[in-house]
Amino acid sequence: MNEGGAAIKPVTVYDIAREANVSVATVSRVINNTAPVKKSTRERIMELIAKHQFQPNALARSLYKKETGMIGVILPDITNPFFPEVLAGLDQEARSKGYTFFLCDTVSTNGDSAEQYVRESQYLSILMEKQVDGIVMIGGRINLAKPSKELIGEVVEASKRVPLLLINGNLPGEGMTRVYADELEGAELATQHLIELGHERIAFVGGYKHMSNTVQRIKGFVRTMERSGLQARKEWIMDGGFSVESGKAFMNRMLALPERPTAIFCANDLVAIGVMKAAHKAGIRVPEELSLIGFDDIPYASNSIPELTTVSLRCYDVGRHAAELLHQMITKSKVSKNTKIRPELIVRESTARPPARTETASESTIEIMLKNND
Amino acid sequence: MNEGGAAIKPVTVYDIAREANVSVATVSRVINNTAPVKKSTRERIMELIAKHQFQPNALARSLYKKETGMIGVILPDITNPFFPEVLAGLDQEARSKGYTFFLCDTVSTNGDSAEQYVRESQYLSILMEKQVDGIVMIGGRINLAKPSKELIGEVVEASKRVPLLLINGNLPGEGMTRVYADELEGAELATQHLIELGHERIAFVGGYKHMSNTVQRIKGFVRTMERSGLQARKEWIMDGGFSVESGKAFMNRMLALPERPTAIFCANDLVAIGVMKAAHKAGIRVPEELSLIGFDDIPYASNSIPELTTVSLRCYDVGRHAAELLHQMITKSKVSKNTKIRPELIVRESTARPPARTETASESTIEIMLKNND
DNA sequence: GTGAAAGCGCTAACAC
DNA sequence: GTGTTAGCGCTTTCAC
Repeated sequence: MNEGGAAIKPVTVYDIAREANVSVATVSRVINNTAPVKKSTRERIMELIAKHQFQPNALARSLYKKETGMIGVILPDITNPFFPEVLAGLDQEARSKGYTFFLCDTVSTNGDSAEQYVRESQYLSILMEKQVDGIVMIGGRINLAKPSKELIGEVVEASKRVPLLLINGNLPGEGMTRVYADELEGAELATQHLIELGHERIAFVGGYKHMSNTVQRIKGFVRTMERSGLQARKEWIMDGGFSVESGKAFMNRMLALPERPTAIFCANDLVAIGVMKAAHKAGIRVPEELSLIGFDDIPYASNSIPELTTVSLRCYDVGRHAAELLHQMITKSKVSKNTKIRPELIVRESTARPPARTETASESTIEIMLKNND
Repeated sequence: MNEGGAAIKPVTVYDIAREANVSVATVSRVINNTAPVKKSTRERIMELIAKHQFQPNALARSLYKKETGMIGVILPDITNPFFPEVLAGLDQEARSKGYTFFLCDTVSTNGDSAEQYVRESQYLSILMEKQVDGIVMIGGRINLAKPSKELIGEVVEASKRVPLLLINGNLPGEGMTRVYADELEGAELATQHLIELGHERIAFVGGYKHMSNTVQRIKGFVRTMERSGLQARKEWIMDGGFSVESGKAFMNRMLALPERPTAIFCANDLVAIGVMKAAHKAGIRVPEELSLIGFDDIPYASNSIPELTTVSLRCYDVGRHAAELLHQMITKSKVSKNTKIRPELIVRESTARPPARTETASESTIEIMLKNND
């Protein structure tokens, strides 16, 4: 019964022109307001347009004008709350300039990151074929600490053909235009906060050491610790994921250790939530017995109990700046290659002074922890 | 220094053809594998394509072929975790069929829903002008219990021109194709669960009564209560939002009531989280003193402490089915107009048997509640 | 197996 | 003010 598709045959400028007894040029002129047209004919044409609900074919227009008003966004996983936030910023700013977005999610069905990179490559091609005015990449290969030559090459090549902007990542030495949150400063902020609270035994968990953001965060952590004469212990620096699940795993690994930290700096909020859950399960109270600080300030960070202290990467602002910059690139104005956004410490409820340290108390705590750790 | 834009002048089939000493037709043939070409010339052409990194202009191709491989998705707010989930499903299925997505976020900067509808209209036009192969709408006007004639008309009109699919909403009487989660059954599932746990005093909070999803959920709630001989009290049915903030407000209103329920059915998970936070602040333990059930099963539902019992609307599946269906509409096959997805009860930790009811205990609880409620 | 040419729907010189 | 026409880059008959 239902034919699904559209039935109406499309109206073109020619149809309008014919019916109005003018040439297509005149129709085009009134559509685009690109030259004066006699009032009476203009009105006649307007009426026809309304009558037929004429909508100019943007494909044809773009083909001629060589601009599409489309921007492609390549990201790793729209399901990760981090990305919608930057998308929202991007959108808000770009929308006002008349752009629409291609959403290119490179999430791999099997969790294989190689697959993710081939998808990035595919989307890069597709976007260029579709003649987008610009591309923004976020996450994925541009976050690799040591991206391969091929992975780099593709992006560099693309950036020669279309304005391309990197968010929160980099291809070192390639001079790409990028806007990014200062990971290093963020990590320092977080670590400093814990130190000021009186913590000395601090762990860092989460992320992947092969990713530059993790490297940066760890670097900021270690540096700040040392600056305060504190030691960043090897066995208290764990990587292996950005997810809630990995957070739980980290905490459970922590519980098995002979000694435990009084505070944990988590590579992102998702990990922090996982840690919090595992801690809760083990009967460890946050923040009384264990302080937790996250990273990113995703919307959910303020929804947990206790609410998560974290470092805001100001994704929304990053997104807005990115859109602004990309627009400049598209309109061929000079742009500054590096736009750094300063992160912000958001103190909520998951951090507090460390518990008073009596040897017996500490030991009994460990005992309890071990018992609860299934 | 940086010119931002692309510098390379684009290569066309003509360039390739000239250099290969063939006609553009032949080039086109090897690109699309649309007719046999002598092996030697094919190889020559392939080499040239690789050498120049030639990428066919999809605009031109689409202009001729009248298909773009683009699908537009109009949604209210990408920042709401509900939507990325259905997007992911949509994407996974559509990607395999070669579609790419336009993301059209209609979020209004000032929270004005009239503005949101304007944006929906704009996007509807833009998408049609850009010649998308199909459009899916989710949220916004299609969730209105009583949408205006104009609001309806635009969508119906659009659906005559391009395959258009509604997710989790409807324009009653217009015979639109849609895929949706069964709100009614979901609400029944939730209510039934609470009743089976032994609850008799159950509240429903959240949503907007002018939205059909809320109407459905309340209907399912009331119906199930009555079916069990229980009363759905007027003062325990509150609407006014789908956000965490509104959830807090609901709980605080609840605390001010002379009598309180032992369980609350929240219109969605975000509201449930808000309720949980306010309850926690008031010193009410979930689920020991108050059972909470959410709706949607957003990713965060399993991250709260306690983890949220909820009803999964199976967004991901909804998204997948939607993509499947839209593809059928695009390829002109007959499609069933209504695809209903059955929701699923997800029992986690926020629901339990109601507290033993002794008059004194109940009263002292209320006293505490009032004290803590700032 | 290959080429010539028309045409997708629009815009913008360039004439008048 | 308005019309004619040449593209934009591609695909596809229809000849050969």
